[in-house]
Amino acid sequence: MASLLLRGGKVPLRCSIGPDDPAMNLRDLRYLLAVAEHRHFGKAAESCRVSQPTLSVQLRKLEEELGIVLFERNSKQVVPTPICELLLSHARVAVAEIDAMAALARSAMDPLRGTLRLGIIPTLGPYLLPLVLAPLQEALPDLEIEPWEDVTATLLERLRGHELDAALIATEPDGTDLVTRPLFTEPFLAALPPDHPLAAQKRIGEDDLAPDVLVLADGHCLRDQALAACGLAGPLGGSLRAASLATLINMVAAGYGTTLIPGLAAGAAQDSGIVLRPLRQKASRTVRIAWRAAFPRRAAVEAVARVIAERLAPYAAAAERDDAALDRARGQGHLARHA
Amino acid sequence: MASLLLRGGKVPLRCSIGPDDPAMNLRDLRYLLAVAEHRHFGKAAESCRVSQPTLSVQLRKLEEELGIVLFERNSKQVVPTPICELLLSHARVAVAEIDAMAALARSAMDPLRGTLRLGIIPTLGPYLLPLVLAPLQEALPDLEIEPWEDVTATLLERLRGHELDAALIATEPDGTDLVTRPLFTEPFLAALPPDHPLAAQKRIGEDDLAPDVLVLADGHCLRDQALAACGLAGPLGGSLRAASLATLINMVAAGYGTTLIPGLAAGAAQDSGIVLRPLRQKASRTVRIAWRAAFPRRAAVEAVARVIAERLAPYAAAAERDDAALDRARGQGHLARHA
DNA sequence: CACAATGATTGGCAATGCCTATCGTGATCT
DNA sequence: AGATCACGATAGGCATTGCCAATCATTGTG
Repeated sequence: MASLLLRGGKVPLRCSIGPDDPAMNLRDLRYLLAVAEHRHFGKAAESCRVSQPTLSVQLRKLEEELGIVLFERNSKQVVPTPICELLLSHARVAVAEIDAMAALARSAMDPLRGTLRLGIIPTLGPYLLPLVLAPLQEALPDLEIEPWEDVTATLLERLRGHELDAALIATEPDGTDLVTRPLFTEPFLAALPPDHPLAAQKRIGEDDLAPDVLVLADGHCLRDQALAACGLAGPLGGSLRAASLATLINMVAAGYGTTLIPGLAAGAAQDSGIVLRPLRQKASRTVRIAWRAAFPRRAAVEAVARVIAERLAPYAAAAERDDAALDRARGQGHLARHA
Repeated sequence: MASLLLRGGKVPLRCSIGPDDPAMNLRDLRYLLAVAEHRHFGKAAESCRVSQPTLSVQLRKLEEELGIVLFERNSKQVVPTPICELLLSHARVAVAEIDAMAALARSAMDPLRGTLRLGIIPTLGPYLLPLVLAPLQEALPDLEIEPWEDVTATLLERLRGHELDAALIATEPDGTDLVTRPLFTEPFLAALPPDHPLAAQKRIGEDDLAPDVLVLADGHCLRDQALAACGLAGPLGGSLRAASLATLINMVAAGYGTTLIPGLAAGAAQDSGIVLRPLRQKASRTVRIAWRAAFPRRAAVEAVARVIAERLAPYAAAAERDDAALDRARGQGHLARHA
């Protein structure tokens, strides 16, 4: 008990608890099982890759810790006591569980393995996911992407609450707990009914859309971005508030007004028979991937980010080309590009 | 790797196995569970009775061992990763099993607790057990006696095979692996049909029984002891071989012959209406308790032995008294006592 | 900006675990 | 019977581990 006073400070905490301190190292359990299996200290030691004295000593220690005799040693045989037999079944379960843990950990050790819960905003999901899921599957065969579609605020909430691992959004989140990486920039396009007066123009001025622009319901970032691009603080009195981009497009097709749609949705929009035109001031949004700064599988997020960015690169290049061609056709050269 | 060569002898064995050596101390699992439960290193450390740095370091070590991140540390919260959640359920089971082991061991630590498998020979069991089971139950309330009745050879075999913990026998077993302790000495009595010529004598000479002595079947030690007492090497031609002492007594009662019965069976014998007489040369057998020399619960065996010996002491004293009274009645004094 | 809270780091020390070498005791073989 | 073998126990030495106190670094708060 003199050791209690060896240190200057407080009495070590662990001395304040009861006398029962079953250290019960896991290693000892393996030794126990080995001896029970082989009924021979030497063979058991060999199977545990330790020397026989080590196993002898550790087993004796275990017996002293437990306060019971585990094996009856005899010059010709080593037999587990009945109590030991009872303990063995528990030990087997415990060791199996721990082996299962190790196996699980080993299989999960690769950050590019497992499930990645990926949030995505609704104005992006239906158009981006079909493009990138197959390449992701190919590039990261062991990574299962679990998409979750919701508006930005909800995604960020779930991200912060560890219900998502990453999210594809089109805004910069507040706070330092989340970090982002831009993936690609998506131009907005003017969407017009075929018989709209502006439909005759090759290129539409953002402000010209303001009078009859239709926007999404609250919560969609696209709503705010579209309004901002048109120079509006809020929707005009009679503006409709569509619940989804598909609805919005159908509204436009039906002649209720105009709108801005993100470039990736162009295909779907054109199918509905509306007219799409580039914007004069090249309003756009940047899609980013966001994750918690502390998220341990950063490598998985970055791999996903890389695949998406690569997959989207041709689209971005094509957009540039089309844009440039359009510019040249109008004889405006590069000046407008950087307005 | 230089450490491989530090020692003179062989390369340490444990270096020859694979690189995966998940030490995975049980302590670490408790730390893991504590942090997962409290979601706070300080509180978890307190609940584990260790300092916070210790827990921090050990947990980091565990993470490195497993190759995965177990918790996402954040300035305001500590959240288990999804992989960790999977591991936790396994860890909980493992720790519970080990706690169960410790509890089992603790409850079994008292050698006077649990089950004692006690063999007993058939010529003793039916007469001794009713006398001693109640006192044993009272003296050793936590010890459950599990009696097993069989002939000596079988008992010893089962004892050596760890199927019995101790045995009550009336011979000295061979070999050094078993040890015995004498409990009491039981006189033999002559058992005669009431109309037998010898029935008139107060005391019977052992040799006089030889002509028509009946004995038990092979394997019963009483058979050999009875024959020896009567000076016979084997049974006479017409001798019956009864399967049990009760049968033997009934044989005698029916007039088929005489026999020797052990003192404790006197009560049962008298009920069947036969005549019992003390023997002139005081043939007797000593009942012993036998157990494996290496049996760890020697204390339990000795406690049982003590209780039985004490319980039998009055009988032995009474036998001595009766004997002495008989001697005095015959005017032989003490001389015959030590013949 | 000082302060409190919290997890990470550091340095030193005792305990643990392992090894080799040796011993003690039965069993086995000339 | 004496030598030898098999096997578990013990002893001494050494590297590793685990723990603690003290301190640092970061972040949120009055």
